[in-house]
Amino acid sequence: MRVTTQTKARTREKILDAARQLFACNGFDEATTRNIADAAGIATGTLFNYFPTKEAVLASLATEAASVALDEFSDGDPETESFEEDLFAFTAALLRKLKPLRKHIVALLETALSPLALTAGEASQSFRVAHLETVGRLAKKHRRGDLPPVALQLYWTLHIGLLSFWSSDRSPRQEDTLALLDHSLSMFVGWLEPQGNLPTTPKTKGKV
Amino acid sequence: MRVTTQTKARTREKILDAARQLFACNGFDEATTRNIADAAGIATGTLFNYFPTKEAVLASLATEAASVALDEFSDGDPETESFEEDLFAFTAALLRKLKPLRKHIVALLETALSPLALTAGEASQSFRVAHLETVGRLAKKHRRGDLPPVALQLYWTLHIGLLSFWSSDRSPRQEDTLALLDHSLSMFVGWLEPQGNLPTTPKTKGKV
DNA sequence: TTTATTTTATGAGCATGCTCATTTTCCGCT
DNA sequence: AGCGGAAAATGAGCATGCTCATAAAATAAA
Repeated sequence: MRVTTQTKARTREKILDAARQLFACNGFDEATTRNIADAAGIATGTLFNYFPTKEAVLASLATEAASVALDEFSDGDPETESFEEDLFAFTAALLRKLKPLRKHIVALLETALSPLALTAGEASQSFRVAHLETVGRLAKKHRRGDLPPVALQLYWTLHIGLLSFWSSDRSPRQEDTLALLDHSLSMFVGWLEPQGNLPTTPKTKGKV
Repeated sequence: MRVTTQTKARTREKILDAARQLFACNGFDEATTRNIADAAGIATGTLFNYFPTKEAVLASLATEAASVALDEFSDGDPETESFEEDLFAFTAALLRKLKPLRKHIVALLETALSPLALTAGEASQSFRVAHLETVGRLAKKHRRGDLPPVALQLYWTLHIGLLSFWSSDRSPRQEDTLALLDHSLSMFVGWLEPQGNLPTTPKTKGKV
């Protein structure tokens, strides 16, 4: 039974390896499930014993990379930067790890990354949950208390928008994406700030 | 030749009518292109002489509804509400018109509504462009000058996030969506405000 | 009216994601 | 070793979005 478990894990890895290579080389749509199965040395049907869908394979690759980024980031210096800077560093680290999948990330937007993700599988769920947990942790670290659900919702929307933009960013070193990230975060954090100070929306601000 | 043109327009309408009905009744994924073609009284291949893809049919329905909302809104009272309230009213009007397609909107997220929309077709392009044009017009009306591209980018991201949330909102009258819209807009407009007043980000604000 | 040309409709067929009945492999037990 | 049952692998086959060579229809030219 232990042998079986090990074998299963190895097969899973073989699939992921094959997929990684074919996605990188041919693109997500072009890499067929038959191709992947062939490259992994298994039958087409077997692939679907390991992953419910082709997208789930990609989602697993993404989640894997994301969790690496997350682990690395958790080991960072504790009390040094501002909330905004921490979020920036966290996101930048994530993008670095996701880079090989950059062009294919859009394929995950609809099903896996959708705000509510009703139809999302395990992999995508963990992707979002783990990410938002870290954001929540950073918020606490910087004395923001618990972020309300709507804040997480807005954060996630901005995050998805960033990934989507990044996915087809043609600027030299995707510097446009970093600029967008900067603006996203300043907007988000700037919106969080007044929440504690002002009772409602600052509509009475006037223009002077 | 005029007869031909009219006939083509009528066929197009027949397809859209059939699709509208089948999408509403069966859902987007469940309504096959063969079903739609049958219901429209044409062959399967003919459908693809009118629309490049099944998603494009949905995109046309959405664009149609959106442009109705847009036209209606353009006839509204000119100098009455704040920028934020105008945006709220505009979006609310859009949602009202899109309501029959609510549950299927997510199918457009990846291809049609993606921030850069490289692979998007004509219909989706116009969807985004027309919407952002109106936002720009409202900005001018409220003396915000020309919104920079990054502002439009952020607005669009928030808009997409809203639509995505709305698409699977189960609250009574989708009131959660309206709450989210409220927060989205206050965040966005609040971010626009200081742009003109403060040179950089208001990091020195302190918590007192 | 008859012929030629362009435009439109057609549906068989392809590619591919995914399913499922069947076969094969694996492991504990006698 | 040999058996029995469970777990896994298999690949033919299905559903469906979409293509494309061919047929039909419409329009122009004669």
